[in-house]
Amino acid sequence: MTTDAPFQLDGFLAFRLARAASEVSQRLSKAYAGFDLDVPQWRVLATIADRAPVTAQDIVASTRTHKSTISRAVRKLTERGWIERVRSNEDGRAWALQFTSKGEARFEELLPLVRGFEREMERELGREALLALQAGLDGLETVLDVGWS
Amino acid sequence: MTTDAPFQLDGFLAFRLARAASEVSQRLSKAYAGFDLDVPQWRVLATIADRAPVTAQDIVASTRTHKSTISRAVRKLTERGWIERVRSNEDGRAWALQFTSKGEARFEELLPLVRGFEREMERELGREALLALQAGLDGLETVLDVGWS
DNA sequence: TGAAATTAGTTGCATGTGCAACTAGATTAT
DNA sequence: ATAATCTAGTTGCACATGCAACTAATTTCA
Repeated sequence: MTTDAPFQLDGFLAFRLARAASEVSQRLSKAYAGFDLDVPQWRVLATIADRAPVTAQDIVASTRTHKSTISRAVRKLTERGWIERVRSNEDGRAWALQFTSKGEARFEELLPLVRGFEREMERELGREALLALQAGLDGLETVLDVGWS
Repeated sequence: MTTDAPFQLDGFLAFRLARAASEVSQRLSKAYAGFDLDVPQWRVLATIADRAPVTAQDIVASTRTHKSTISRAVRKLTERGWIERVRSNEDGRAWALQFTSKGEARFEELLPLVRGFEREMERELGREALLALQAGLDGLETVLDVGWS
């Protein structure tokens, strides 16, 4: 480059976020390798675990994942017998999603692994960096209006 | 869920990072819409701008993007006449990548838009959250060993 | 009420990605 | 020197994703 300071990809927030997110996500996926879950499926399960019964639309809204992606994740989990769908009483277009007993059992095997990963990452980060990261994400979520459902 | 505290996807670092990164990245892409660039192409350009001549392997290492993805981004940019490839003198397998004059001109149109986006995001975040986010990312990059090339 | 607009969810299509296998050049070790 | 190993980059393949168009159910409003 000639004009201005040389552009430093490494100092660029969007890039740092993307790289960190992809690295963390890749490592996390190793924690639940063997369960044959992809990220959207994991998000569906976690949302159901948090506040079943939910609709696909609820999951779309709270995870900001595209509705076609959620739709396909729901289909796979239904086919695998982890979750079941019941037509919503309030809205005949929507489906209420909840675990089957098999799905709940699998999720409870899975959860400690994921929690372990999170705790280990927090431990490695150390208290100070963890608090900074959380505060930074709080601010970012406010700016992006991507927050607490 | 029955055992343990309910799982809160919203409090989970890997998820918060992924969601924030994808949202920021999507907004940024609007800043350079019209240049018809995808993320890998942007990374190639930014790395070349920062320290040309570079090889594809340099870009792979510093951006942590898969080599096939970088290979295809390099091909597209070459076909579009933004960059050119010259066989490296030191290593006959590698190509030295650099801007064409057209590519350099385009990048210099592009750069202010991207810088503007970054500044605007930093302004909206505010000094305190920005510093926190940067400190958090510093820590995370150290833990992930994904740092300063 | 009933027509128009909205919303939940699905699916075909085009595109992007990672993986693994491959080519060709470089390096290492005997 | 030369065989074995390693590395840079490319490409076929399988798969995941976003978009847009679609169906069906709901809401709005005149």
